[in-house]
Amino acid sequence: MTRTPSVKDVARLAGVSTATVSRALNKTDSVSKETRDTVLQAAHEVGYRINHAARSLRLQRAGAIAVLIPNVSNPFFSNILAGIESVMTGSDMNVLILDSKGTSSRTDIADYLTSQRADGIICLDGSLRPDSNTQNTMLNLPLVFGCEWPADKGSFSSVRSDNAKGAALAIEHLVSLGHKKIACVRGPEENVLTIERQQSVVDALSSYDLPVNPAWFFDGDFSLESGARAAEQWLLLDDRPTGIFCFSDLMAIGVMAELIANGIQVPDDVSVIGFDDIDIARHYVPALTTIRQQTRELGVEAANALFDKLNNTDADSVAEPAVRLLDVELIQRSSVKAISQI
Amino acid sequence: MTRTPSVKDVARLAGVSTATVSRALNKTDSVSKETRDTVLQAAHEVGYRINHAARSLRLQRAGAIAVLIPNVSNPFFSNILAGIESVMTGSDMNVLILDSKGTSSRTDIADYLTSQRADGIICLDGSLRPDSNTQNTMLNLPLVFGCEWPADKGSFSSVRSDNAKGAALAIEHLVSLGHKKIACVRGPEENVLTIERQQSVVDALSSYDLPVNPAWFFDGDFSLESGARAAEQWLLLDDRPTGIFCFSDLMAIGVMAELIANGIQVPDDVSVIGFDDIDIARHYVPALTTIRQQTRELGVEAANALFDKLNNTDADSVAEPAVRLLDVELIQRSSVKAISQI
DNA sequence: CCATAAGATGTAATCGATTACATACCATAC
DNA sequence: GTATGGTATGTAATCGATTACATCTTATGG
Repeated sequence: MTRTPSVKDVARLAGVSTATVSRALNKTDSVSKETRDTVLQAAHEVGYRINHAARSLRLQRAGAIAVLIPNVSNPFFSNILAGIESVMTGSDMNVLILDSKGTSSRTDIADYLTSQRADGIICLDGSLRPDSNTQNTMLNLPLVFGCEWPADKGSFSSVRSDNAKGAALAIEHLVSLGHKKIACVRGPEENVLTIERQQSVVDALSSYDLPVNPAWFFDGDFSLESGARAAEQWLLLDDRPTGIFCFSDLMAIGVMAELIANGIQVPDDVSVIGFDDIDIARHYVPALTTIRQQTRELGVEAANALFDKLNNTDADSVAEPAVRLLDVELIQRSSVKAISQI
Repeated sequence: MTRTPSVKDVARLAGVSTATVSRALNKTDSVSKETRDTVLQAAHEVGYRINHAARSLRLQRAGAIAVLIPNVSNPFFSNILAGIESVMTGSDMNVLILDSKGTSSRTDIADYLTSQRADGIICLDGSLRPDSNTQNTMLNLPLVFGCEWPADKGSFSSVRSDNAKGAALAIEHLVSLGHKKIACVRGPEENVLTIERQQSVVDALSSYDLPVNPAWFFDGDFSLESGARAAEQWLLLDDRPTGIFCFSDLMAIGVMAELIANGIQVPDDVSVIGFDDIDIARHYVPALTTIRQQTRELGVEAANALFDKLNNTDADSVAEPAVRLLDVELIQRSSVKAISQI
């Protein structure tokens, strides 16, 4: 089996120099139409494929972006990923998926990224901030946060849903239907989505002069299982909230499943509202009322934002980190019901 | 901002040649312990990071594997992906995700892969076979199929679930509970999983002398929506099967949702059984009886198989394509019920 | 004390594509 | 006819890591 043909082979066949081959293939410089055709023909004949290692080395760019993702197997993130992919397909950029929660430590990730393997980063994990070791690393590469973002430090470009609005919509919906005792199933305590949504919940409840009862805030981790555990806690309460707002659809489904298994009717006995609008939400019984996020668009917008950064050279590398807020909307289905006016 | 330090910088600081630096860092060749320590120290001081483009160029290997995946946002595939990732993390191999159903044609994918960007391929899309244009391409690179595989041509290494056993288990389960009229919701007609499972269903039904009624085989595409559409067709039947075996959990859930919405009780009026055992299966109401696949292991095994191929040099490149079958098991929950003996 | 081997390290070529600079050619203007 | 400029193309350096080969040092046996 022969070696993969290189520009040299093409040059030989076309009877030109390698410089001309490169120019003809890259369409940038001046090459006569005749020569270009000859070169293209020759390239086709020998089955030329560019060697990206050589190109990257010479051009000092990796030709790839890295996506730091907390969990590939979570459909929520993989939808964002699909959005990113769709933007990158057709460009000559690779997409490298890195599991930010994997065994490798943050330092490993930093090492990895500085090895000229990526020209930019999309980070879907807000808990990964450019601190101590990783600071320069992350900052040396164009960086866009998607979905989550580092809450406590610095400012970075990010693309995110309007979480505050989403939480407010959920509470308003419950309140408008007469609910006065409202519980929450949150995400992890330090998670930025948890923080933002919870704040919005508290604000909304207060604005309606409704109680903010700490016992009605259940901890979760966005997963089905944690929803089920939250439901168990709800079952133990003497004074049970009539509405439960879950910070993810999966938790909402976990809640409903556990409640139904314990003979509680949704929405007759308790109303449940979710966040995300994943596919299954409308196919659950009862169909889940929820706050829709534009998941795929999160990926698309993040990828576009990173592209912009990559194409704009130096002047603005110090410039404004832009935050792009994507709208959310209330999707009314069957898991929420008005409180009967007794 | 200065350039990323290279071996030269390390060599200068350590007072040795670049050759020695390379040897010290790669631990392969003989370097005195003293020198090695000096080099490592120097590398640390200047913040040396290897340049992978240069290394790939010199070593003639990309340092990456490509995963061809039909749909990143499908949790089934992303679980496999997570398995692959877990194997690759810690190795110095990148994982490139390519959407085989994206806008790019097969030829584009072939072009992509021949550009020295990947040293091997894991293909999760059985419909992508090494034909005409892509044949040499795919064959020139070590290739392992995961989950799906090309049904009609040649033979390749693959890792897959025991689909025949799974389908047989499902039918046996329904039959053992007295079901005699059994329907199927299939995947796409040409899909290899559809073909294998359907064959097994037909065999099982025949072995029990049960009818194989073409009108009871509904077409689907493994999605929630297609399950709902299949349920609509079931509703139109005069002679309704009492058991429905769906080739994916998502379709099973789509079926149940649509049936329940039309006042049909599951499992009282009809039993439903799925395939995959995705997370939500046990949290649906009723909890879904299903055939469990070891999704994550599919990824792990495929990655290991590819690794083996990459590490074994030439002799066996012509050698035996191995098929690894992963076991499946019946998970009994609440969506299946015995036929009452009237 | 010398020959030889083993071990440590340096020199320089190499991988393939790109591009600054040099060169060659041709046309136009004087 | 010659100077000038533009266009097309070639030559060779470059990116950074690796490694065959050369060189040098040291130790050991005779």
